Amino acid sequence: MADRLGGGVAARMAHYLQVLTQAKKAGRSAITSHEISEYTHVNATQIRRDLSGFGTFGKRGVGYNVDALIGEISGILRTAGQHNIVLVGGGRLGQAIAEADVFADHGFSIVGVVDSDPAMLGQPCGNLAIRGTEDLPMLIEENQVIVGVVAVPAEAAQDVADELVRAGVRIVFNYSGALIDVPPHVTAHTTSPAVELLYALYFHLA
Amino acid sequence: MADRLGGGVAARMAHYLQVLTQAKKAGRSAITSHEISEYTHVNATQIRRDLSGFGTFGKRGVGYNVDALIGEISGILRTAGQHNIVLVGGGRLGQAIAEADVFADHGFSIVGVVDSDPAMLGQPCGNLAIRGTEDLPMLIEENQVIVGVVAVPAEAAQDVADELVRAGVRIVFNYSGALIDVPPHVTAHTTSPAVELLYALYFHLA
DNA sequence: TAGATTGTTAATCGATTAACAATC
DNA sequence: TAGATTGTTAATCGATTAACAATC
Repeated sequence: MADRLGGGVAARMAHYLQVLTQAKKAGRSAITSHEISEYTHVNATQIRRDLSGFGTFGKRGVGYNVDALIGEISGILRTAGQHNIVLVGGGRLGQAIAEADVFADHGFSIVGVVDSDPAMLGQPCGNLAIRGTEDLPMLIEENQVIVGVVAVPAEAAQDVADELVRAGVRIVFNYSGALIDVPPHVTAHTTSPAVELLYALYFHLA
Repeated sequence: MADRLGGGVAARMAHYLQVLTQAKKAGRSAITSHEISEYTHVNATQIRRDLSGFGTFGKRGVGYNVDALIGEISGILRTAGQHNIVLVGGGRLGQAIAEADVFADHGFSIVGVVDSDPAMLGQPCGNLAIRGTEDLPMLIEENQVIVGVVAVPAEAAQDVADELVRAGVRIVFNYSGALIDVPPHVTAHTTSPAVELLYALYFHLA
């Protein structure tokens, strides 16, 4: 039992967890390292190696029990349980995020949606009503939120990030595509689907 | 000039390109390896090393010219120019994707949006009108489309992927979160924001 | 000149892969 | 038993990092 995983292992573990969660939803009860490899593009030997470092979770000739492995990896990543997040931006992107299962599937619960546009106040987003940005500090403190999700246009992203940081979040998850700066004690992550598409395209063209 | 980049280098190059493109939009004309490192979480020495393998693009004491470096990396990745893509799913997620600059910024042009719901036919999505899925093969052939983007609910994702494969795409870019199977000559990529959030959370909690 | 940053080396560490025994 | 798949080893390759000369 390692004290702290290396960056590479942790990233791959999170990826395995996502695949297992989806496999479970699809009704699968067992899965092999080769199947996980197909979905993650991680070498199957590497997967078995990563897992066997923490215990013997598989059955030779059979594969891994999906439920059991979800439990093991959640434990290793210490991400089991509920994690509260706030969403900034109630437009189409925000609505799509609020309605997607992808966060809920991993125990991320959206406890508030805010928007700076007064016209959106009270409008529904997922199963919440949109609130003003002035509620952000309260939402974050009362619900012990450490993650803020930015779903606003690129021009507004830095301002929103600043507000989130002031209000106390430690992780800014940025869907806007814009580059944002945060202080050292905060981690910013910008999703960039185009990066992965460029990468896939390179190998197709080459 | 290497014939074919390794997977790691190609992924990082695509990431640098995304940062440079955003930096250019923000009005920056020069950037240092340390700044690129902040935004990509890739070690600054690694960045300089990756780039210097293809030429001397930087100016000591100054940094890299943003425009020039965009050109160099586009050339290395051979992704310069226009790439046509089709979008399946005209709901909120599809609309958010159609309106986002993130694909257009890298030369990806959406040439058609289709949806299986007859009620959505003719409705606007981005600056296109939604069409029926029966138009998919024609759209793909006429526009030499190699990438199909899946923005439908998880339950419908596999069917949509099958249709896209039959219609001739080579890369399926899947926003649904569901696991999808494609034949060996096709590459499937499933975006999974939750994976990156789990990863960020692990390092925050640990 | 002084300060900053690149380009490059060398040394270390982790990822990757093939191969195969263990075992379900 | 036969087939499949895990767990593990060993060997190779690429990533990472510190250090520093080159040079803007």
